[in-house]
Amino acid sequence: MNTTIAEPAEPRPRDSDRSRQQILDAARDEFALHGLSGARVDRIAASAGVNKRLIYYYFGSKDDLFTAVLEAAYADIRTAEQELHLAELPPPYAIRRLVEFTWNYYIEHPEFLSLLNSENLHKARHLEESKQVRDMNTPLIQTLEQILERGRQAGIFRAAINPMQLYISIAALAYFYLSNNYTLSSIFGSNLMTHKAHSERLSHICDVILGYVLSD
Amino acid sequence: MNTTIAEPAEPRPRDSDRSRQQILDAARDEFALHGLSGARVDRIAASAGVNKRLIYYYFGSKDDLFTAVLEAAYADIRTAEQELHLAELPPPYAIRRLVEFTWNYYIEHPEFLSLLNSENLHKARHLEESKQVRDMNTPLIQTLEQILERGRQAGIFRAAINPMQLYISIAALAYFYLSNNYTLSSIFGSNLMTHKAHSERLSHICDVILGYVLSD
Amino acid sequence: MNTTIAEPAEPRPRDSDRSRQQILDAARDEFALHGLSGARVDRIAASAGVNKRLIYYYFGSKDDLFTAVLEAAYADIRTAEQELHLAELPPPYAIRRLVEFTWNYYIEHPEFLSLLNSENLHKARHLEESKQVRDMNTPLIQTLEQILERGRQAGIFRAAINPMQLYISIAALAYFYLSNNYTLSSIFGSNLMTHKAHSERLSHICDVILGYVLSD
Amino acid sequence: MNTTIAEPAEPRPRDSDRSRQQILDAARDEFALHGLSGARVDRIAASAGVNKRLIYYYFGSKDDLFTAVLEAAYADIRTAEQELHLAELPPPYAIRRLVEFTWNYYIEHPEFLSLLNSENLHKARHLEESKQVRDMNTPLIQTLEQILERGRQAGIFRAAINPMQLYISIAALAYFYLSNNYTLSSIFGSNLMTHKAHSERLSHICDVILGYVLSD
DNA sequence: TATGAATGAGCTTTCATTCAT
DNA sequence: CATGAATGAAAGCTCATTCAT
Repeated sequence: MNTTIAEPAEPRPRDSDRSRQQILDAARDEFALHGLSGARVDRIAASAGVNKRLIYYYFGSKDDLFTAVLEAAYADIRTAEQELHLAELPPPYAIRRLVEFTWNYYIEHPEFLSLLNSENLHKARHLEESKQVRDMNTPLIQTLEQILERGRQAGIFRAAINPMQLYISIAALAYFYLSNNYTLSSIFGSNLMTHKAHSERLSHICDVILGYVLSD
Repeated sequence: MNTTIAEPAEPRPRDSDRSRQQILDAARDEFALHGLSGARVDRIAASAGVNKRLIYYYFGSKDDLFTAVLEAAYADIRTAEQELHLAELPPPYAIRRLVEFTWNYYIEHPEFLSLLNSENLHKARHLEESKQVRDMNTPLIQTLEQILERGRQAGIFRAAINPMQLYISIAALAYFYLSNNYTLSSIFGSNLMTHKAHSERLSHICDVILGYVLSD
Repeated sequence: MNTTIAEPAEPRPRDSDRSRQQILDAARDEFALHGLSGARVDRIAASAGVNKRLIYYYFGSKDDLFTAVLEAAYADIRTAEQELHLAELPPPYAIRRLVEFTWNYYIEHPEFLSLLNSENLHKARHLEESKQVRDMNTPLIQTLEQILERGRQAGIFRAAINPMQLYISIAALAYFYLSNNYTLSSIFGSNLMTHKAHSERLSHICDVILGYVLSD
Repeated sequence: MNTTIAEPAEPRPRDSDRSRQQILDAARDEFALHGLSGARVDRIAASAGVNKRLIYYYFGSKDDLFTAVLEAAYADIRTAEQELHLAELPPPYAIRRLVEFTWNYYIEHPEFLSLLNSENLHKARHLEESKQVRDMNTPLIQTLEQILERGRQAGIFRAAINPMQLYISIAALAYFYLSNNYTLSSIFGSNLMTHKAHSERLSHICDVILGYVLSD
């Protein structure tokens, strides 16, 4: 899980901002580790180093805190995605880069996967009430659509690929392996989290996605 | 969620068996709906129509009950898989049949997906202690390996496909879409659970998997 | 704790008697180990090797079972005391023998001390309702009274010794040391339950009691 | 049982201290009355006039609360003992004073006896984990040793008296009579708790102890 | 005589949340 | 902006006891 690094631009942020951020960081880790119901406000307060009451002062309730954590998590990945500048790459490279980015981001941010699982258990109840997140997500699909169109026109991509389906598949192939690695490891009796296993999986995913996207 | 059907052979099963099964069914639904931490033993007892004490009499603890539910869930899907008789089909049909079965099973058993998510949140703690489940899972990979080998020898399948990776990918493409449908629907602003969306997704998955498996 | 030995006179006691006795033995140990409130009917049934329901069949309730255990315990010690034949001994030997018997009986029957403690915690509620026990206890004081009188007439015993006070003191000096040995050992930082410590304590008790009883 | 008296110096102590003390007082009485297993946290909360949750907030668990009660009880009696200034008295007076103090303290603090019984039932489990209590108890034995030595040098005390044995005996003669008074009363058919019975017992104890300690 | 199934009541403990300052 | 004290509600779990056979 990433730990927040003090931004260099603003040398000493106001204490209130620091407390707020520490709560958010602690909450993200706690929610990721135990789920929404399993998370304990006490533990969040303790590991954030603040009084429990302060959590309510800033965030109102456990559920609202979860919403805030979720919004921050989405903001992070969407920001990172936009910095890929996929639109400027040749289509096959763009696809491969998106695959690799997705894989690596999920590996580096296991808490993101866990938070999404929790949110789905709760039927996206928190997301539904947050407009902030809704607006963040469209640009990616548009970018992907343009890439697919360019690839098709160049005669190297298969026709009629649905960008949303492709995006979901790219995410799925990485997400499921990583999110379900405990049960899969247990069932198949092999550790899926070694470096070697990771690199094999990434190869496989690239093969699958590019095998689908590229025309014969 | 499936509800247990009274076996026709034995018209009135011994009460203890019925109580046990009613608890298991109610627990499965409760755990699927609320996760392990969010599940309430009181609610399980109420919806099973038994005294709460009986749950502890039969299963010992909430965690042990979860383990029992998980074991039953795995037994169900593995049994269903074996009834596909994949080994007797021509390789491409076998793959397609496995894809379709997986997709349909997940659709008909959303509780299975949810239970697995919960178990992964808890790092497969319950599965690790259950040998029963471990032994169930190897045959499938062996069957898949034989299918891939036959396809390769017939010159229609790509060489060097790892059966475990393939199985995980087949599961992933279905699982992620269905398990994360709430957040995905929310983000993309479109309902992923309509009949039409389902049939489009299944088509897409078949395209992806067969596009990968078939040699050019 | 003593375990019941099958009486040789009656080679095969009826099963019902055996079950009854096994429950009593198990209950005695359980009550001694955990007190009345801490004792578990389940554990008694398990260690008696009988169905829990049988305990209620024979004894009616946990409290009635405790009463039965208590009655048996008193019957045992009173029987043993009467076999000392103190009345036939020279007074000083009689006193010493009673002291030694008391000490040894308490050492061999720690459960007796524990049961008495429990009964006192409950203000002798069970004893009060059992006439059986009341009648058992008078003969001892009468015997003691005669011994003291004989000793006084022989000019070797102090005058005006109250037999009940003496009996209580003999019991006290042994009982307290053994019953409270855990706290005493903890407080004084020395193990009071070694053979050496036991023999020192017995010497001390004899010195105290005989120092009191004997005239200067 | 003693009830805590509000200190006059600090007219309104901080609420937290008062709540803590009220819980301790209520717990002491409840544990003394019902033992550890028989004690009910609900009753403690009710009679302390605080919310049940607060007990766990301050003491963590029922067992830890029992430990705290025990520590306070030992602290009380050891403090009282030290205020006797036995070392400054002529040896025979010192012994008599210790006997009388012990007797009176046990009479005024029946809960102390009951708590010790409970702790012994649990094999001094709580005491073992509390170093606080361990350190309190040595000074008394040392004081007693000096008194015995002074008496011996003055030619009025018996030689070679073990101070720990003597202390245990003094305690035993009082403790057993009072702690077991219910069963003794029931068995002997006479009320041991009247004023007259008390004063007779104290006389007897003094006779026994001084009869032992004084040289002929 | 014996038992497996079942339970109502109540246990200790936990939790998110609020009060008072 | 911050906090120690306090709580109502409910959680998981336990217990002596009874039911049905």
